[in-house]
Amino acid sequence: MGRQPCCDKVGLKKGPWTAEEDKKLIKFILANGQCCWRAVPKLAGLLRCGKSCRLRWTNYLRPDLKRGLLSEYEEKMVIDLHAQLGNRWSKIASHLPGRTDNEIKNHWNTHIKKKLRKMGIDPLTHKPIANVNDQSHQSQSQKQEGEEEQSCVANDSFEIGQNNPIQAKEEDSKNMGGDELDKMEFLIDGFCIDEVPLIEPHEILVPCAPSSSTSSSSSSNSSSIFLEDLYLPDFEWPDCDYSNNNNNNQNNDSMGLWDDDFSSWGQDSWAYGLL
DNA sequence: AAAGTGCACAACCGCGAAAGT
DNA sequence: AACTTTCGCGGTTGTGCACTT
Repeated sequence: MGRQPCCDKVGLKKGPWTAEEDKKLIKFILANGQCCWRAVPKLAGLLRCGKSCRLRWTNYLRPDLKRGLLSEYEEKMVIDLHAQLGNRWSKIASHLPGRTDNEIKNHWNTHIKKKLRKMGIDPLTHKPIANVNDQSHQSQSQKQEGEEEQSCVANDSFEIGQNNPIQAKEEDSKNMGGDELDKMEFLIDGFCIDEVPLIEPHEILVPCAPSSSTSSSSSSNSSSIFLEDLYLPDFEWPDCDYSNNNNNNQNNDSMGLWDDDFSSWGQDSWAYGLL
């Protein structure tokens, strides 16, 4: 039966989180771990719904998050994984330690999609868009400016002869034989599937206390600063299931980022200065 | 310098799955 | 087995910032 919308209650706050709220949430999770999200806001003294708390934590406050742009390698990996998994962002994210599904989804929608289109590749099917036969349809769908991102892609995938893009993806990933992959490798020049070996999360090392920024310039620096400053050895994460991303093993380092009293927090990434 | 436009990202919404009773 | 509750996911929207005119 219906689930009641969690934020229906009058008086629950929506919109951007304040420093104070972040602080409360962090404090609470530090003390209690991630338990019942529904109870979190109440116990933490927040006027938010549990869902909102969970989202804020997983997408922004988690200590093991990398911030900043995806590196080229990560981007390739996303493309590769997307070809195999479709829009299963959480699955994709589980292969990229420190990245959230939301972040990857956003990056996909804003950067990668365009990139692939430019290369003549349908970002949904990872197959070439430029079939002569589709062109009329393509231009037709492109007329619908706002819907271009969705409808164009969807149409294209239909044109290619698959009944349903979603199912098609499933099928693709199941049935993708050598031929199919070969084609894709050929087409996705520079984003060749085999070029990016699938690695298990535990095989990936997250730089926890980098001496210098390893990823691309700009804002990613803040993540380095963030991690560096937060590195604290031997912190034991309170009894909680933090394994959303199956990172249990290598998370040891990330967990070490924490400190009971946040005394080392307050760098750029923690925009508000939580001290 | 101001207005307009586009982009990037954080946050919300609704749905389905899983777990609990 | 049926129903309820909670969680997690994917799609979408809103907002602030950067860039362009």
